[in-house]
Amino acid sequence: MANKKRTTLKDIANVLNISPAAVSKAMHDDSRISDKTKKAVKRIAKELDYQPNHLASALRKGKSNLVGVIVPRTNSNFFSSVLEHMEAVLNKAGYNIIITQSNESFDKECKNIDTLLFTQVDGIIASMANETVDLSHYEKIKSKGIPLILFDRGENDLNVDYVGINDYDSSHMIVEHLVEKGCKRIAHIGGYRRTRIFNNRIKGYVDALKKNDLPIDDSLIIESSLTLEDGRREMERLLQLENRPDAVYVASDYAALGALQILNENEINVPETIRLIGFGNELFTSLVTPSISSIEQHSKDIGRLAAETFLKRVNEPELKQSLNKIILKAELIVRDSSK
Amino acid sequence: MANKKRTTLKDIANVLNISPAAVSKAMHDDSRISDKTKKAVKRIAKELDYQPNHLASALRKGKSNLVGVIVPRTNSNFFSSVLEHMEAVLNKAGYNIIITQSNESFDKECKNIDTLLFTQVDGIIASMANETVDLSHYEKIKSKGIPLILFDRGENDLNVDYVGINDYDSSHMIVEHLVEKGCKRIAHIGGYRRTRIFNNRIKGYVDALKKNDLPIDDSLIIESSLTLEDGRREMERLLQLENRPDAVYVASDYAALGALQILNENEINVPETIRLIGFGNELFTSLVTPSISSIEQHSKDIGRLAAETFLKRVNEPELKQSLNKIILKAELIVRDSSK
DNA sequence: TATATTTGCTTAATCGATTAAGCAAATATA
DNA sequence: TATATTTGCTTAATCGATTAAGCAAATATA
Repeated sequence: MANKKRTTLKDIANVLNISPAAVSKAMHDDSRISDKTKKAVKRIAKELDYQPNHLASALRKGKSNLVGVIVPRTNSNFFSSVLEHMEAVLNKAGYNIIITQSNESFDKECKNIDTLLFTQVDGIIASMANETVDLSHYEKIKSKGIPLILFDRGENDLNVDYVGINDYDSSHMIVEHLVEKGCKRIAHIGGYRRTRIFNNRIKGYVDALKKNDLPIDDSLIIESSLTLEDGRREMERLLQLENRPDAVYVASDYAALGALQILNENEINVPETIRLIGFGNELFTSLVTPSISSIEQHSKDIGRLAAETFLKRVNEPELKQSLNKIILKAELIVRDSSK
Repeated sequence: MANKKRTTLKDIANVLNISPAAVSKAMHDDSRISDKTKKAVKRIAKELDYQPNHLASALRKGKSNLVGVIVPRTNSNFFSSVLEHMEAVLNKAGYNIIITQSNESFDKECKNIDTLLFTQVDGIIASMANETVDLSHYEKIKSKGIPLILFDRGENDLNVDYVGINDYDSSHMIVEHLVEKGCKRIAHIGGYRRTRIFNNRIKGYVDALKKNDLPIDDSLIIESSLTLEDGRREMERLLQLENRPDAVYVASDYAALGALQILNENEINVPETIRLIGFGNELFTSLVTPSISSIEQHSKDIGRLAAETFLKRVNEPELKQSLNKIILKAELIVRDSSK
């Protein structure tokens, strides 16, 4: 149990009677060190179980090889899959990631940013909390010259790298699909317009209606936080309308599930009477009855691309001027709720 | 965008014409520094937006104030909730956490451990992957003298601190509940006995049957990896038995869901014909039809207690001898599948 | 008044790894 | 053979913060 001291470069140097500087260079295969010395150093390093002191090299090099990640929550298929694939890419490049959760809270998000800056991460990859409107904390990251990459929930105003899906087009796909099925009154339970992605979904929805010569009815367009409870409440409101919708497009699977619960409780046939489509392709959408049609956001690609964008920023600083905005095409998964 | 240099203690020292050592002490409220100097230092620190260089102090103090966490996956209510509450406690104590996922893979788990040791975390809090049998990687952590705390998926052989629920008792609760409902042939789709918690669930199940004078039927006891697919396959096998069970206790919600799908597909009434109980109280258990009875594992408490156990290890090293094993009582949430 | 103690700082070393600068020996080139 | 270049290392400084040791001035005590 005794906490033995770690082996240092100096220990290796002492064994071989050379300087620590030579050992350091040997470990990094410096061309000015002889093969004989390199071999000897590596042999002793292995013998003494040498593990480089990451803190010391990080301090000296001014680089921690840590990347901070902020997600609204890990408890979702989308974010956990993004994290998994992001980590794979970054690990391969020698980076470790520190994952933090904002729990959709603006305060927690600010604290997370402070924490990550304090830990001296080399970059931050984030998806914004629903609550976030004030961007000054993100500006702080930018002003420190630390690479910032946003994914999924981004903000145009911040003017930073971004990876996400095409929300505008996704709304089009959904509306087209519903129109094909004969729907004429399509409601939209959306997020708040101040969040870019939700604004784009609303705009896509409105434009797609126009394109299909369907009237725009403001009573069918709702903004909310998109929790399960919001879905229940707003679906109830829609059912109280004189002229009920024949389809509901919900901008989040959680809210869609709430809506479905209300429809089931009121014994309204889905999809026969009202068709329902969610967003995010969460695991449960395929498990509930009826299963919910939803939009797959390509979490693997988003995770991978966000990581690669960060690596580009770090490894090719000459690209500093340009902005990387990567917009992926989403995929509509049709299930029982809209068949 | 220019990457301005960070403010250092030396910068503050220069402004005030005192030594960096005095500044360091002033920032830490050393009793040998005058109030006047402390105030001046703190004023200038704020003015220059001083942020301590965490790497430097960590190197000097031999302490990173980072805690590594390994979970099989974040994409589950249980683990994400554990993480959230663990983080809250550790943040309050000045620690940040690095979350890693093993994805239930032994190889990934070994890599995670290496990564965390490399990052020089002050401790590791882990829940083991299903695959893990060889414990040498965990022994490595112990041999370095770094505190190791296991939660949920632990191992007796490792002889380290542990926080989890009483799996043995949980099985009793489940069996008692089913017996009360009149069940006579209760099957158990469990995990592998080599994992402590699954072994305990099996033992609890067997002993509870004995206690209620029910016969032990080996064809009703199944070991598996407890994925959704395992649940489907094993439920199908149970249905092919000449003498079908009238209840199935599944040691994981995912496998329970698979079992439920098979029951629904075969139009077997749940709970009338076969009652079903899962384990873990995942979100979806309350969402599917019929909703699945399950065991709530008190993730909040587990997260909090694991963090507190780590803090105890660090702050009270004189306790080094004793072992902390915290076993919580779980709760059975009765839903439609067993009513 | 003479000595002891306390106060408030400074000096210098340290945590390990890295790197610029430099030097002697070996080798290449004219 | 005389000079230039390369090779293979060493020396010393550095990244910032911390801390043991120490010193002078201020204050307390005898």
